Amino acid sequence: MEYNFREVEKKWQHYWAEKKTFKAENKSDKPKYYVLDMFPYPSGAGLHVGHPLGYIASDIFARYKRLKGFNVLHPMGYDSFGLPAEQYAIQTGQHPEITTKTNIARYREQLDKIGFSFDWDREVRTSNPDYYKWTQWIFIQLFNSWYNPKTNKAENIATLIPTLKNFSSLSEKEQSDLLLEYRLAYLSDTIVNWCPQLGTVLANEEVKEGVSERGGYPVERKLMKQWSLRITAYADRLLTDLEGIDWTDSIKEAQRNWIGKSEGTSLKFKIQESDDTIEVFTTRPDTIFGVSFVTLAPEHELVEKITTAEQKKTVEEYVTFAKNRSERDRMSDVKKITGVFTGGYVMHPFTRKQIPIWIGDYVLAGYGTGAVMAVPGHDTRDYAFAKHFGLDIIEVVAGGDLSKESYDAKEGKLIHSDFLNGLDVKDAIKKAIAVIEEKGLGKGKTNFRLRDAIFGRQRYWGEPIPVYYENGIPKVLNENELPLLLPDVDKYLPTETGEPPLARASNWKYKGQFEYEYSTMPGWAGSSWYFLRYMDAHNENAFASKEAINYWQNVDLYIGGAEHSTGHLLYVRFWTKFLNDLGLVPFIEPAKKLINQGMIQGVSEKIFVDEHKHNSFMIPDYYNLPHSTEGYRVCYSSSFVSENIKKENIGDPKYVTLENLYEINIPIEFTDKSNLNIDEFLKSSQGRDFKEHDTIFRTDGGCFLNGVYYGDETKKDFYTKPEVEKMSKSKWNVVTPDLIVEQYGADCLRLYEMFLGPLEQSKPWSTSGISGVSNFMRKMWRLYHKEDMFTVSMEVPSKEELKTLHKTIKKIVHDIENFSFNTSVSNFMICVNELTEQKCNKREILEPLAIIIAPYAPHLAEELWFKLGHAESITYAQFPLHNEEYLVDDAFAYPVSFNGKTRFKMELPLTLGVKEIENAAMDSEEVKKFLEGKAPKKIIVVHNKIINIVV
RNA sequence: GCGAGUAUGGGGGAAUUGGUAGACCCAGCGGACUUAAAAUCCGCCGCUCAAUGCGUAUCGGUUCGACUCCGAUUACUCGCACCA
Repeated sequence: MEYNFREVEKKWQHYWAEKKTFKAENKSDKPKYYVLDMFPYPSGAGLHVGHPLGYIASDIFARYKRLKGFNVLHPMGYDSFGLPAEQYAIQTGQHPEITTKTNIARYREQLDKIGFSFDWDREVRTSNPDYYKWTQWIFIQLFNSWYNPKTNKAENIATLIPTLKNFSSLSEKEQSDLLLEYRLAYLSDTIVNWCPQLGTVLANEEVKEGVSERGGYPVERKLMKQWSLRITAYADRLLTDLEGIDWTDSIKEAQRNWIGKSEGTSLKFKIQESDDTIEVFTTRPDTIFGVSFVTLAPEHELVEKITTAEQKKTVEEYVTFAKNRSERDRMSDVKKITGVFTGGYVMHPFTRKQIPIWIGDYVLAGYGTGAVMAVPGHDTRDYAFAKHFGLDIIEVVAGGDLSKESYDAKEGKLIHSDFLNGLDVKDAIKKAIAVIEEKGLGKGKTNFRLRDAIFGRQRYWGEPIPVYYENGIPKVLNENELPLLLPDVDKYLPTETGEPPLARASNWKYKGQFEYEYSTMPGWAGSSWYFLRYMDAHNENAFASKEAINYWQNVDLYIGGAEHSTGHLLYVRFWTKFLNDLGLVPFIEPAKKLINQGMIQGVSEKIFVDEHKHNSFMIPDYYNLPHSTEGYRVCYSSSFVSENIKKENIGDPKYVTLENLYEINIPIEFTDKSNLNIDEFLKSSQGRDFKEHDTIFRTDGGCFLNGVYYGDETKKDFYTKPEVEKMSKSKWNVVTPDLIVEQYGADCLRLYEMFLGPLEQSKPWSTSGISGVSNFMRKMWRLYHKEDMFTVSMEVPSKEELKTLHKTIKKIVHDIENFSFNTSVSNFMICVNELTEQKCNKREILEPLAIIIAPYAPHLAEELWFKLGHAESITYAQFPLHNEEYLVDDAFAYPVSFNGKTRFKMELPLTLGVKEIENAAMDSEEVKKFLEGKAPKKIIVVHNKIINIVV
């Protein structure tokens, strides 16, 4: 009886669902283990084979931990608020909730087919009111908190008020405005990334290269009143706590860069003929005597004030120009230097010389103070600006050649610098800070690149922010009024006056009279705390009970894609620290260990198309085709264009240069090993575009026209060109897990995805190798069967059989614990090959084998377990321990090498000592032969490893 | 520009962390069984001028011994990018 995966897999999936095999208990004597996958966004495209890669790895680990006696929490849910469903709603008018539900149902169906051991009773969806109620609740806690720099943690805003002078004498509005400057969730005028096409603001990490991450639309800078979260208060802790967690270096490094800590000093420059000062931030206070101008960001608040009458027009024009430039434009011509002189001057704090004030958009308004002291001699950007506008360049650190470029290195002795002369840069920095502080000109300061997170989105499909406005004062709802439900609207678009879609909701007012906040929360709000909700998913009185949180603690193993390194992973760490400050969770980090699975790319198949119909006139003559007055569109087999045209082929109508062509992707199902099935392709919706009557398909030996082939029958194949790209619907290169499960089964998919290579590495998907895994599974099945009958013997296993089993157990444990899943699949193959060779069908071997493979191929393992006579699922069996005794050899085949090059092997008993081995080697005929009578210089013997003879 | 990562046969990849390079799988080649095919089984499979030759992106170093450690270089991938 061959292994029938269809029947077996269906049977056990039903069994698991019915018996709730993977239900995790919140109370248990067992040690706990929390395995979490990153939240999927249920997109309309469904899962492709790349998505389950991480889920399979985490599932193997979860199942392994159960077999090792742990109480395992392994949940799954959906990050179901977000832009794509809303964009779809705008196009179709369908409520995003419906789209979302449909998509989730499809995801669930796909996930269920793969045999994951999720505890589905704990499923969460961020767009469900009983979930987002608690997202709103956390927002309220953020609003009610401030960051106390003395205790270095968040506290209730009530502890702040006594420290504020004259607070009680302020008006209610003034009090509110003042407190907003401290609250961790606050409303302020901020320069935001505004995306007109999406009609919303975006957070910094949602903008890539000046365009929106989703959709790729241009982004502008705009001043807007916005809700933000004060993540910057946690910058230092987010940085230092990275040291305590087992995350990959690349993620940690990305977070460090994103936080961007830099230590320096603030320094005030007095503006001439004014009481105002310009404050700058610098990391190089040692170069203070090299300052030859000061540059302000175009948005700087003092710009208007210091601009002289003569310069007013120029400055205004420049500021307008700078503001209207999109981020993309600004970034794409970084090399283009722009700026204007304001006409104003500041006074140098030490030399008292007058220093011109310029405006330049190389200075960022959001970083530091939005103003820099320009030291062109020792800063590349200042140097470029000074060169461009003919400003002074002063050398204050010896060692460079300032006629060519600035000297930025922090090495060398100070010159032309008064009290700093002769000092090394490092000492000069210390001394400069000391003097600056002493004179009250500024003080040592740490700056972070990290900005506060913009929290409002002018969109519909997100959590409503639980705020209403009373006389222009923002107030949060009472906790017992949550959730604030997302109201229905007639259209998912902004109002005519440009207000967000929520402003369309009719009669949507707090207590019937006060306006609610119309923006909603960003996509990352719900995902910033979801790992906590899984612990106690149905709790109506708290986001999770104290007991549940204390039992499960933080995530032990978190698996997900690297694309979340600076977004989600930073926010979830921030919220965890905040909740920890409030005493709501007993840990400071959400996940102890994090693994990023690599991306699985798709292999696209491309054809080359020539739309210039006049180019095709020569071809009909060449192959005696019917003529067309208009000419033909021509599609070329890849062999014509993959190489450069050889000299002898120039002028031959068979050959074309790439310049005249464009490439299109062909749905991969119409190709077989890059060989296009033209008939099938033309029948498809995409191919119908290539109407037969005006398209020629050029093969190596001729061409197809109207389904008729002209030319050399032996060279009829039309080849497409394979290319590795991101797997995506639009590239027609998607392979779904459903297809693989249908053809080979879920266990085979699981094993094969792991077998592809190291989990963390990116690799292109290729279905071709899957037959090897499929064969392996059948071979394993046959171990337990004789002439189609399930047969295992009670005989005592041989020494070899025990060695094979125990060697495998040892390796599998090592591999799983090091997340080296690809090598464990190889080891299973080796094990089954050896047992087959040994004709082993002994229960004492085959029973443990079923257990150790259960995490990888759970359906197969369950079925074998059942046939072995067990009534209960294999899930909670006991993972076997390996016994070293069975692994001990009594002899070892020593490789004998000369000068490090292995020549032959010599089998010697392991009981021999180093000296005895050396003697045995020297006595051997073969060694003598290689030595050719010469005496060896040295012999190195490493016990159980190698013999190396130096000649 | 800065940072991180990767580089091993025709392909995916392995190598117990300095000790037999290429495990395992795919593809390929040859054979057995079969009327035939599928399935299954057996053998070969880094390169070459065939030897005590060469070979882990390239060049150099340390070592009895280097895919592994050190220095430099190249290519590709991914982040970040005027952060003062």
